[in-house]
Amino acid sequence: MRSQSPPSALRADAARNRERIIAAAAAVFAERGLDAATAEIAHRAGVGEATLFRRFPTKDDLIDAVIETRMEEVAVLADAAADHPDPAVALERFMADLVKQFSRDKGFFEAAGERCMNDPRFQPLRERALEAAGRLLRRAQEAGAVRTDLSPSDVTFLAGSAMYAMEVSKPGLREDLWKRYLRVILDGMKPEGASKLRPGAPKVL
Amino acid sequence: MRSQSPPSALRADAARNRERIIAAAAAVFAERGLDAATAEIAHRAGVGEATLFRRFPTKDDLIDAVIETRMEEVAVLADAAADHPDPAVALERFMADLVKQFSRDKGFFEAAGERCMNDPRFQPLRERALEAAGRLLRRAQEAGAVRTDLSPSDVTFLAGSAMYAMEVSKPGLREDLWKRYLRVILDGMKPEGASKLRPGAPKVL
DNA sequence: CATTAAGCGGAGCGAGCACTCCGCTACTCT
DNA sequence: AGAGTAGCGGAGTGCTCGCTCCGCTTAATG
Repeated sequence: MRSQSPPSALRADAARNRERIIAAAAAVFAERGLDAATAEIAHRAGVGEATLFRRFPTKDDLIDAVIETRMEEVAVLADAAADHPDPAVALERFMADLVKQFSRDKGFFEAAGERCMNDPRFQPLRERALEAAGRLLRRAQEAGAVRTDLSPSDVTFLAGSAMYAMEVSKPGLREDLWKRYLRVILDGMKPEGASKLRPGAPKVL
Repeated sequence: MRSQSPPSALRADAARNRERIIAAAAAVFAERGLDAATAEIAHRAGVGEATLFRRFPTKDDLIDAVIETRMEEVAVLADAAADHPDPAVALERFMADLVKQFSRDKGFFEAAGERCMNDPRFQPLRERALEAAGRLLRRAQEAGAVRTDLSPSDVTFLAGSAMYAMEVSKPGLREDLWKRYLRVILDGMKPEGASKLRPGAPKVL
């Protein structure tokens, strides 16, 4: 899967630890944000701090590695959603999956701007994600389900917008609030009128 | 304006410095986020660090003071927008002003969740802002310009959503990107169909 | 103008963090 | 199985940042 035998092959335990570190980092960054201490990540991964820094010389490198895996998921979600025969539903499912998957990830939210959007290191990932999203969008537009003045970037931005309410409201309270706002946004993406909204508005600002 | 003579009257220079500190903090938090060093704020305010901490015993207290002034602005914007005779335009103007005013404020964005939404200290401010937004919303709904299944909280959440793209994209690049997404969101808030979108999509993810 | 205390600034302190050093462990290869 | 090295953990290091201490300055008052 991920192995490259001849050049720089990691020892088996080292490779295992590397994956554990990434998984732990993803979890910790998601719930605590990017300021989370490397010590906590190492502890949660069950390794020493030195091991973490041997594999990722800098905290930044670790963050990059986590972001990379998360950005790959975007393209995967898009491709998965493309299976649906109805173009409108496919695009909707993609955006819903995106929001569901990332709306509780504080770290990804914090990294979105400076890193995901601008760092040239992620250019290929960006392109792959945008292409996949673009295919969904074009199909929906050709079916007349989505206004034609939207671009692939708009799809990801709008999905990000729908996440806003989740990032900002207390965890555990109204865990599906994003559905409400994604609904409004999807309505705004239609060429014509708006659709029904589920009742039950939140009580916070 | 702000003075309370008998109890705890600050000396004139101290009061002046207090305002300077808040202004500097607002600026620094806005561009650097809440992690900005207190030393930079003190320096930009032209005072020593001790002065800053004499007035605000904790960095948290300083943040609270800044947030408070920012939250008051929300209600002010809502009341100002209410002057417009057309209910739909009034609500639109409020949301546009809100996004314009806060979309480049990193600090407010970071504070939005934990502090603005949940801290009981801000309950009165929240209520005042929500009431003002609610008046605009109800008027627009009674005029048939906005779907009736939206609440005052939705208005602020949706305005926040429109800010997302700005917080996430590089400053200086497409400074009016928020207009694009606010347009989509406003269309989604209408009872019926969608309206025209200005051409020119961004090129980032 | 003299008195007085509120106010001031910057050096210093302690906590917490990213990152390193080094003696020990255990996987790999033959 | 034994040699040899990649890998390991946790104590240590230096730096940053929030916050304080204390001798000097200056606004307020009669």
